[in-house]
Amino acid sequence: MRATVKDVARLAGVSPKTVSNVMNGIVPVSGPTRFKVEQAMAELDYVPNLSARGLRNGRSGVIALALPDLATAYSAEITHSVVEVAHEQGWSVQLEETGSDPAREYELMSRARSNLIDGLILNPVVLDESAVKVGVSLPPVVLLGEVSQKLADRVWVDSVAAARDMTLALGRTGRRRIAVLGAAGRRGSAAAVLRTRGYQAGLEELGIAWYDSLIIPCEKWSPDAAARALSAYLDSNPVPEALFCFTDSMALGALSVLWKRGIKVPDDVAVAGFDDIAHAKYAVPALTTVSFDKRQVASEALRLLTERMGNREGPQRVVAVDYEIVERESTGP
Amino acid sequence: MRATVKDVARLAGVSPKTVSNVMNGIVPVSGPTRFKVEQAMAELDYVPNLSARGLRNGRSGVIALALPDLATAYSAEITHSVVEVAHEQGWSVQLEETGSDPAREYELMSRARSNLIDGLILNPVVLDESAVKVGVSLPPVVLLGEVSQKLADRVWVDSVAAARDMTLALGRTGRRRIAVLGAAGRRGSAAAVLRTRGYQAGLEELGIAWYDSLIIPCEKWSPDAAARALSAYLDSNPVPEALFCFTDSMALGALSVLWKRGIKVPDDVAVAGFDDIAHAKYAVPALTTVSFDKRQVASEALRLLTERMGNREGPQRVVAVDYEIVERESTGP
DNA sequence: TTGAAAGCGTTACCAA
DNA sequence: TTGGTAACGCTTTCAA
Repeated sequence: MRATVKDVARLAGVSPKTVSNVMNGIVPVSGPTRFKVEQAMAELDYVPNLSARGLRNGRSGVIALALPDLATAYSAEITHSVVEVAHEQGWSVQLEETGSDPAREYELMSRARSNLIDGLILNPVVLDESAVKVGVSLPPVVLLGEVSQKLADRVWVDSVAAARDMTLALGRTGRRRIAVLGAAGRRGSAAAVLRTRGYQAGLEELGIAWYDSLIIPCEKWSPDAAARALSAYLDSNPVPEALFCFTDSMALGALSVLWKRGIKVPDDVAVAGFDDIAHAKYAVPALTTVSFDKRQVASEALRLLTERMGNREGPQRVVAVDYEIVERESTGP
Repeated sequence: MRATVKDVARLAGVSPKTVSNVMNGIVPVSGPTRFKVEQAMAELDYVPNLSARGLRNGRSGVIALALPDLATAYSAEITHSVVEVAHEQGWSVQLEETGSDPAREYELMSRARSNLIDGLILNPVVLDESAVKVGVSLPPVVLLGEVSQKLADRVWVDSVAAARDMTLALGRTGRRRIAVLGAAGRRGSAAAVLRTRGYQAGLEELGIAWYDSLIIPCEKWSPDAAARALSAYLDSNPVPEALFCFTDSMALGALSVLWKRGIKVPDDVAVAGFDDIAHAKYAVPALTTVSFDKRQVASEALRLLTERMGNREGPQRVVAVDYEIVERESTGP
């Protein structure tokens, strides 16, 4: 049987409250008393029961992080940063996968109300604010990414500006026929829509016309799907002069396809990505991409979340994290 | 204020116990009563308090997954599988990062006793059984990977056999000077030691002598570290005929270095990895590697863990998950 | 099948 | 500075 505060109190010859005071260190405790209690805790190998503490305090010290697909390198880097920053601030992180399933996204927002979670960092894909029942009290939520939602704070990289800048960078190398991989077709994810919009803005600034034939849709943003989509495209279209992939994962799939077909990068086609995952720098050739600090994303998200826990009523806030176009070999010397 | 069982009971005109019975569905409840209760729950937007339930039941429904470095693609794939399988079985997953820090590994094993976690899946790097205090009651723990430990069940891929088989596969392509990247120097991780041992066994079987000059140590198993280590090596050594990298991440870093130096893969040197991460198939050239089913790793780990929760006393069990050498372009046609 | 009451381990209030 | 006591929300005996 595990020792409880009562056991510690009994052994130390004090009251449970005093033991609690020693642990939490807010109410002052005299030196000798503290010593007795600490010795008793050590002797009994006392470990506090977090369920009881959570019940009593109304806070569990746990936040949830929910991402659409945990298997991607991008998810790994975000997860790493969130867990690291959260740990520094004394939070534990519960991980959830939404599979870009709207039902799962809503379910999480309500499950968070089960009081095992004090807040939620959610990277939604489809979350539609109209579908969130008004009147239902939501837990503190911070959104990650492009999906906008009146009810929650948000941290993102300005996808429109970044995609425009990348398009401009590609144009600056003299390429005109710039294709995009992962673009929003009839309807796509918010990220696809915004990055496509940025691409369009970039084209306009370059004075290049928009051609539907340079828009390559891609269902999933994975290397597999990207490789299939690009292969199918190249079977019936000429090679574009540049290829802007909406994620690095897709770009890696694309590089593989191009290499297998003997299409030289960057000589025949320049390739760019988005996210600057760890492997981008070691792609063959090294991948030009939109880079941003994942740790900053994590710490801003956590800051918004904890502030929101303190003040549920304040106005919605949106934080844009800085990005940078990193030009590597894949877009030419 | 959030509704509790009492509120639901009052509105439905029943006792709290009946509400509990409706929720848990073990004790039978009459149709009309159940209906009344369900209606009351819906009306009050009732969500059970998991802290209270956890306190009462002594189980939280949460398991922890602890990995050395969450930022890697390998971690992402394991995490994805564990979260998926756990979710199917009704578990939540709390994520922890150990940074291959022994102190953190021990801390986790005791923190798990804080009753917010019913069990722990831990991928240790250095965990030394001699350092685990005897007599301290550990939570149910399943180890992931090569580190062996008498006190806990374990799931792994037989690294010795897999590394031997990979070495044989490389030898079969006619290459004799087979280097390894990530090898255990004076002292290394268990994974490094076992894979090096497998490599040695493979060499013996091939009738190839061991040369220290073909052992390339690498501090961290990341593409960065691998690129640096290989670059330094190539500055003062001839190009080997084959390069067996102890993870795919390292292999991707290696491919990049080789490409930058104009060393052709697989013509000048064959390259192989370990783990078969999603990007391996799309490396340039596609990477030969040791492949295994991450989902199977996850489900075996969860099976052992839940069985261990039921029976804390049974004998230690070790499950080896099948692997397969997948030969792709990086080791020749 | 349902109800009343006790108790899980912790912390906060109020007294001393 | 310290101690007693109540309460957090749930489930589970035991009785009806």
